[in-house]
Amino acid sequence: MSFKKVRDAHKTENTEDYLEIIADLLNSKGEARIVDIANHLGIAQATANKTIRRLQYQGYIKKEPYRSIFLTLKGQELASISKKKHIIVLTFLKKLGLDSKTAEADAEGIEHHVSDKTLKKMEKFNKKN
Amino acid sequence: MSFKKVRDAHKTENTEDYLEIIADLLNSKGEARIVDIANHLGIAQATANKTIRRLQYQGYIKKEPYRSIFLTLKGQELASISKKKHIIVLTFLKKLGLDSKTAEADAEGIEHHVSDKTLKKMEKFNKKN
DNA sequence: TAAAAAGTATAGCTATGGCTACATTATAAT
DNA sequence: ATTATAATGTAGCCATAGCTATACTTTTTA
Repeated sequence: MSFKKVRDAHKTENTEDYLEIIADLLNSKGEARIVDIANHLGIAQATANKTIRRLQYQGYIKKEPYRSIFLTLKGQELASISKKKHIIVLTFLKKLGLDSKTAEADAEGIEHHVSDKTLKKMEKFNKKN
Repeated sequence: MSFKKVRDAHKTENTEDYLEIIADLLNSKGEARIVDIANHLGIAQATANKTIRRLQYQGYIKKEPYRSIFLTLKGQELASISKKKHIIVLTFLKKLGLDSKTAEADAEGIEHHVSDKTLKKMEKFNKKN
């Protein structure tokens, strides 16, 4: 029953991670390059390249060959939602008493599987603590 | 950095779901059949069949053609760990104030991405509330 | 017991995300 | 300006998890 939802989450999970990273890179460096994404994720550049191609034809990003990456409106929106979720979950885990490193690591995995209802409860908890 | 861990979790995630379901079926019905697993997961029987074949050559289960499924020791151990995690996360989400349905759905996705440290914190929270 | 139904298995397809090896283009350095 | 290096791109491989269609057993039922 719930498993379908989990599978659906998995489909967008990688996409969300990429968009979050791209948004962060655009903010910090002013540009997002494949090599940086690959380094952030700890994967081969060729793998990042392939996924970037997918993100492009799925309409999340725009890029010219050998040039850096930009987010489309669709991409920006998803990046923004992902970022918000990430912060809520991360803060929540820290307030629960976890060290930054563990909180960061777990948030990465958890953020894609948290419903809006649960996010609300986490926010509530964050405010109270 | 943390992304590698998430990817590793994904590799075992499906395996853990299958083993948990098989263990549950063995407990409730006395036997685990492919058709039941497929129904539980909401996937085609052929897909379940294929994964069951993988679980077999990976040493988690034993089965004869057209017969029901049994867990090996290795399979039992992983099923047991998964079950424990599931209960902790599920209880935690309920104590956080979520309804059973949401808690169940989210636990399904979250349980595979929770470190031991976080589980400990959740248990602590569960006892206090 | 023979036929129908249910369950299981297999083949072959798609998409994803890993990888390495190699080709190409851009950028930096000499 | 040419060359070396870095970045990007492409090809081709593997494994996973979905699917449908079809074949084969097993079980049920008439």
